[in-house]
Amino acid sequence: MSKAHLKTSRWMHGKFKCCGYRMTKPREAILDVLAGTQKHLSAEDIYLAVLKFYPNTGLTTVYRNLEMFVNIGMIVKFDFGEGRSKYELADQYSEKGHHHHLVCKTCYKVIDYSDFMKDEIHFLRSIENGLSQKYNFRITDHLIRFLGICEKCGKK
Amino acid sequence: MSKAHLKTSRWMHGKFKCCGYRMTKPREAILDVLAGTQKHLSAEDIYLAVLKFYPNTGLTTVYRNLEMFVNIGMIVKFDFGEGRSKYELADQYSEKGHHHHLVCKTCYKVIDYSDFMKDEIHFLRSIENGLSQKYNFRITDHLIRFLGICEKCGKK
DNA sequence: CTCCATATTGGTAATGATTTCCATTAACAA
DNA sequence: TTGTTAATGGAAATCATTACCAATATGGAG
Repeated sequence: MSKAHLKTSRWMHGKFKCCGYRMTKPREAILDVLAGTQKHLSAEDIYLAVLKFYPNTGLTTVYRNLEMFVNIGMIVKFDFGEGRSKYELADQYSEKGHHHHLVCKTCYKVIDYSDFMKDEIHFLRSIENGLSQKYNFRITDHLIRFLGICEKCGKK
Repeated sequence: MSKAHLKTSRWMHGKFKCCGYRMTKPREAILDVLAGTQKHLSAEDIYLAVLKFYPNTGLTTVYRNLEMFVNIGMIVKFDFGEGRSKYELADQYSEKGHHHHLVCKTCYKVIDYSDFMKDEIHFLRSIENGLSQKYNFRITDHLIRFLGICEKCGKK
């Protein structure tokens, strides 16, 4: 966590200054929490983790900042179907790098994978061009996800 | 709508009998509503449309049946990030057939596309095999979606 | 065709995640 | 150090979705 902290602080300054945002303890803590885990955390998970550093943090503040981080592209928000969103550091700020998810429809377990990225690049290139022209749409992101039954749920 | 209705009724009987479900007016109406549109409807959209046929239908009933239809695979539930789910007839029951979505991050407009399905099949085949073996996961579905800014939002 | 067991319904009240409001506090440029 | 203004946090409000439960309707058995 401490290493993540140092790394985090570094980009924060740069990224924040140019966006006109201020650096605050809750913001720093939110990024630290996300940088210090491989898991997919909900807003409340993050709130509880942040509380350990800054005991007066409000849940509202966590939601507000998550939204802001998502807007400036530092955090990505996911919905895996559980009824609450999960958050991850964006690829370029994360040790994970570019990856996708394998989601169990039964228990909502999420497995990150980064296999087949070569095939993906090849697959996406032509499609993105084709679609953005045909539909007059500026594509900025893609979501590729596989759904099914995880090992544990498959045995029941 | 009437044509859709006839078509709907036909599969309902078969599908329902073998699952042990009963055929009811709300169920028929929900399928009819979805068969009669190309749009992505929310539970409330469907509820309001169903009310026109069966004025006493309850919103609870709509939610309950949507869940059931999703479970037996006749309807697919999507979350495009608006804060409420959208529903579509499953590919095999819909005139649309297999398709994916292009979603505007700003206004949540959704464009269906079914281009590049050949490339997709080729892309998915190896990946699904690889992932399911490596992660011991039975893949039943995939989600491919492109995100960005639609034409209208791009001009602002 | 009628009856019965039980699946299904629909209204209301709960739930739970996320937002709104607003008075107080803290960042940071000058 | 100070002033401007972004940011905070607590409580209350929203809003989609669920849980409950008494009343009703479906479809097979007789």
